[in-house]
Amino acid sequence: MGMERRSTLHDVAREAGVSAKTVSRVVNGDGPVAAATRARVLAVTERLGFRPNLLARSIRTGGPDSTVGLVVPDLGNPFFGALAGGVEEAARARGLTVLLGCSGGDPVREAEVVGDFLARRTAALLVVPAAGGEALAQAGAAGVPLVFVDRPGPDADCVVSSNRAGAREGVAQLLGAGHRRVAFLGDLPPELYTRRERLAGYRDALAEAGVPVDEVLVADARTTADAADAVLRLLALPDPPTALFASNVNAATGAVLALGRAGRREVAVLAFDDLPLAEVLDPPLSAVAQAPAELGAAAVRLALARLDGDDSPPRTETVPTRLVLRGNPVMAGP
Amino acid sequence: MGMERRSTLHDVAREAGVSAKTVSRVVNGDGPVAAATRARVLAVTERLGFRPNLLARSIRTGGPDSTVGLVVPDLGNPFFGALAGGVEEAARARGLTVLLGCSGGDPVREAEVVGDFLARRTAALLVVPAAGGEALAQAGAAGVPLVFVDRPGPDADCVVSSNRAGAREGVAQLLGAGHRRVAFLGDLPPELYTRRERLAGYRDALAEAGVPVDEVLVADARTTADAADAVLRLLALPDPPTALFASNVNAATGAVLALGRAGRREVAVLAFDDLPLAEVLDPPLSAVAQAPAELGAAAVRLALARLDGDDSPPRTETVPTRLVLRGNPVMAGP
DNA sequence: GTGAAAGCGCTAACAG
DNA sequence: CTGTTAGCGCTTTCAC
Repeated sequence: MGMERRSTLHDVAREAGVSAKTVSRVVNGDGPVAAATRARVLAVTERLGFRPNLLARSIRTGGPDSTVGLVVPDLGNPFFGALAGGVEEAARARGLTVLLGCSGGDPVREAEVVGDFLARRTAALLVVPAAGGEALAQAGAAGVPLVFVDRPGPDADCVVSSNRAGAREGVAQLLGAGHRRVAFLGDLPPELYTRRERLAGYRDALAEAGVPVDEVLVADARTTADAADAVLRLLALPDPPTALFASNVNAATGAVLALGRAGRREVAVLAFDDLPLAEVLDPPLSAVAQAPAELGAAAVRLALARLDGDDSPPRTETVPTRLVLRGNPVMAGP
Repeated sequence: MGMERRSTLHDVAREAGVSAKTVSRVVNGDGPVAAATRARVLAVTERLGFRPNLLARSIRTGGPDSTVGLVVPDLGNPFFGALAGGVEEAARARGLTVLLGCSGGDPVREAEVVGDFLARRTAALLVVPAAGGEALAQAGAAGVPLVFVDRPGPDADCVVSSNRAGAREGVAQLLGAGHRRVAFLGDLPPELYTRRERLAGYRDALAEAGVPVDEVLVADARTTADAADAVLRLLALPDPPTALFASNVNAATGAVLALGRAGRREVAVLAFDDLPLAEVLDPPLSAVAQAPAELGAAAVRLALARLDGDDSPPRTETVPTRLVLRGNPVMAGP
């Protein structure tokens, strides 16, 4: 196909009858260049289809390359997809290119990917940590800013959703509407940071409202099927819940499924994390919506602040969630 | 924080009392090195936390860098997220790192991103084209393999879903179940390649079954709200459809919404593209499921084949769709 | 087995 | 305003 050798600065220089440095000046628009010379160089650049080799430039300038590395557990999950989109947009707006890696939730793969990114001299690293410790050590040794996203890592910068406050706000809405029996659905004990926080938020809301926590209403549900079963069990209780708080998407799906099948549409359902189809569901699903793209954008900003020399102690930035109410039982009570 | 200067090959060489070349040999495991020397070098490498600079290596070897560039319109869309995941996995399995860019569906941004990737000397380019022509020209001039994904570009390699055959199969299922009035929901005239193909598949199935196309049943629906309105209009027809074929996710959402609200759960709904919540919907949603991750993996394979010297004419690879049936109306007929 | 020299494509530092 | 020299971190070539 195309010419095999890409043209270089020197090719342009030779063709234009100037020195390499002059071409460099024109291309980078720094030093002073006579208008005529500039025009001639530009013409040759165009004709040869010359594009400066960014890798070579990076080598020479010695600083970090104009890339940021992003490591997520799994791009099949729309949450991480949207997060990656936010990172890409914020990065590109600042002239940075994104290197993408998936850890699959495996600390070993995570460490490998981070190692690879570091070897490419990324300017910064954004990681949704599977474990994180290793990544932190590697990045620290290399002097590269690292920001944990969605989940805090060990003693480092991070950007997270307001998991606890959001859950509290959601459950408070249910309580405010008059619900007194509000069940919790999620994996117990919660393994992920985010899940732990949401459970804590649930307890906060009950405590604030002076409603004692009934541990019978706190149900372990790891899968959609689990959650559906749990809901049926809860509904069969002598004093059943009138509202459900699902701490994640799987739990929410199971809850809606079970309620729909059982024809119990008077039960309120509120989930942490919004779904595109939430309002089409029957019963409709209220949600504590996260802002994954904003999470990514905030992480980029924080990393770049570090790059600009901000050396204050590690900080945690919290991106607010937003309560989205749908359906009568959630809004009007039992 | 960390030491500011990263250690280099020469640092290791000096500390180990050998030449740079020897360290290079050890690191790359190529030339012959005495066991004792290798051990000493390895120890120093470890102690200094040395990681060879991949950019410098790339410069020197002159070949393409070990990256592949991926350009998608929008990562907020779970389909493209999953596609990116498939690319990442396949790329990493072959020792390649992914550069990620979003075009936002804008040909200008697409060309910018492609230009940037080329300047980074990516080994290959995978593009879900907004326009594609410019990308093709750029990559062609640079001699870099380019594969269009999900939508064909102008006269080049591409990997697509079996949009037409999948739609045909789906509609044939409806017809086979006894439905004779099958409506089509989608943007008309279809702007995207994928949508056009799906409409063609719809017509194919009707033709094969000897059912004449009633253009009244072919409805323009660009948004969810559009689709819901269209469904209500169709149901009010003197001879209304008993089944709906939604050519995309938005159309499907609107259809389910309208049918649910109207209480018309006897109407069959089948969508192109599956949704995680499809079986929880009421009415449940049957689907022609795509395999976005496989699409991405196939694109990587095709690009690498080109890199390995395959110079046969441009070819189109088709990734099969899979029919997922849910709910009685779809399976048992009207 | 090992090393010295040269050079990938580019830019920093100094001339002129 | 423009050119020369040197060298980024690495690998290639060829010598020992």
